[in-house]
Amino acid sequence: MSKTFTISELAKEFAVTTRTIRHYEEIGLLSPRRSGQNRIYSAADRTRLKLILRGKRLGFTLEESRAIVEMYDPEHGNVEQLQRLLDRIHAQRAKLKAQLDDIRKLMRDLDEAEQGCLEALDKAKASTD
Amino acid sequence: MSKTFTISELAKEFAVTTRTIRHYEEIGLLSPRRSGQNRIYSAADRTRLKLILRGKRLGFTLEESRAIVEMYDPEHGNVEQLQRLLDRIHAQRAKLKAQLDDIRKLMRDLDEAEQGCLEALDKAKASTD
DNA sequence: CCTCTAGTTGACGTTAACGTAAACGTCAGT
DNA sequence: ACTGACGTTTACGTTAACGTCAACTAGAGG
Repeated sequence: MSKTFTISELAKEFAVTTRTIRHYEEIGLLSPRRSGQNRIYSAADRTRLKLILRGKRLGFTLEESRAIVEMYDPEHGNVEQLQRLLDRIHAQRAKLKAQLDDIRKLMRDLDEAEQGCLEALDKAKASTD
Repeated sequence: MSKTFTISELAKEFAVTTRTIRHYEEIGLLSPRRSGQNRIYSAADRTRLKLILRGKRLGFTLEESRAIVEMYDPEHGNVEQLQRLLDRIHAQRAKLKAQLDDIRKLMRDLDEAEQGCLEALDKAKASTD
């Protein structure tokens, strides 16, 4: 029997509200087992939550995150399903590559902005000498 | 006199609706000049729009994107403003680094998922031989 | 003159992703 | 027995980012 978590433990660990976690359950992104009324989260549940939140940080909608977490426990049934899964993986990778590109550009822009900023600061200081 | 654009030209180029572009104007992210009633977008306006949309692809809210476009034409006034701008640049860079990390992890996860997927496909095909 | 084809300004509608409040159960500690 | 701390469900509220009309204008072409 591996470790389990309460809702507030997970909420605290990932810095979200319990409402958020329940919301993910409402839309079927999580389905923890119960102990009476109370929710009990397994390590797998915790991982799913972590994946969802990582998706959020990357700007994914919850539906996009759903597609991603489903890649982890695929219904590895028939060949066609597997093929579609592969397609989604490739599409996802392409999207990430585009995102990497955007980040690199933005990084360069930030470098330039910082340069201009530092120069302006230099001049400002020089004028007060 | 450099090149200018109509709203539908920009909409087409960036694959957004004209409504979207007008919305950005409503909240003060763009302020094209007018020719009578009609909006005329300069190259600078076009760049701002491009930055906003890049921000969107990275999951930024429009307010976060506003902060970014403002880094391009800073009110390079006093030293304190410049200092705060530098801080924002650093904060932004940190956020991007975290995002890079998330992307790398997700990339690795995709690799694994693809592996498992390919293996499952192999087995499926072997059983039909 | 008539009709397209952009363009314009309101203004209300919609969706996602929760926030927030009410009203209640349960169990440990004093 | 009472008080917190934590949990629950139900349900309405909110915000961002547009979508979607409707009603209008202005210029170009036949």
